[in-house]
Amino acid sequence: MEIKELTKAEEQIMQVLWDLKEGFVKDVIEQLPEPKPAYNTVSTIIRILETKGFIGHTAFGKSHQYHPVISKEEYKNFATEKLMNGYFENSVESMFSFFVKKQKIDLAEADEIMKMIEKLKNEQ
Amino acid sequence: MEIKELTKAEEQIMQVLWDLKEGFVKDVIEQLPEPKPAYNTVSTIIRILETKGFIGHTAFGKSHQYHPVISKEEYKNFATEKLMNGYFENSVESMFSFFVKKQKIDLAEADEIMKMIEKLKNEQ
DNA sequence: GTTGCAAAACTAAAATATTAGTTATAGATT
DNA sequence: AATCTATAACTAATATTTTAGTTTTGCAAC
Repeated sequence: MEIKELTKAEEQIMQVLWDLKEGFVKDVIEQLPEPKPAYNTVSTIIRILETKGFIGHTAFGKSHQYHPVISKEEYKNFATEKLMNGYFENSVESMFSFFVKKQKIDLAEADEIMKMIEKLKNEQ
Repeated sequence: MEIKELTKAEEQIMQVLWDLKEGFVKDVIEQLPEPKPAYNTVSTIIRILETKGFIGHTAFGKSHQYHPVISKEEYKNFATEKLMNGYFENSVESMFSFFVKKQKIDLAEADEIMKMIEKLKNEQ
């Protein structure tokens, strides 16, 4: 299935559901920041997400427990690709040079990344 | 000034303008893929981008040459932060490990990133 | 100066997204 | 079984975004 881009409201709800793994509408609302939207608002967005294939549900009597069908990993992939493609010429190196320039990497992190690179080089 | 998120159509036009550095409406249209939108469509989006502070213009007689006011760098910053925050717990390390897992990093690139990190460690 | 033309400004229609009221339904309570 | 309650489904109002037609404007050609 082709992943479609999430709108803002949709993405917010997916983030909650990815975090919860599964939940009823009320559980999702609980996680949302103030001012909380109306029950029906959340319910509607969830139903849209279901038709888009992002979410599925298990029926418990008449109430539904929802769960992600598209994993956070899959969407992360999609979103990352979009950013890489639009702003970093699809190059991981370019992205890293950006983080270095912006000083987003502290020493401990630099060490960990270094370890990963060394491991990577040994494997290949 | 606070950077606002670009809509899809807006972002597409900003990408063209970032690339061109400056241009008239017709120049922007030229860069857009088929099916090309109507002149007025592009002109309207550009005017919206101008009111949002993303674009400015220089008047040549009655026609306008448009140019970015918010640089690609600035918006890249914004977009990257959003992705990092939403999908990588704001950690460059987490993102790097993602790329490693997805095998998005080839050896030459790994070398370059390594160099950058070594330089970074020496500087700090 | 009048007419023609090309571009921006204005306006609005159409599409999409967001929000939430109203209704229907299934189980729970009495 | 009648009533109540919580929830999903349906519907619609509102807001936002996208698209483009119509009008205005300013220079250009005559």
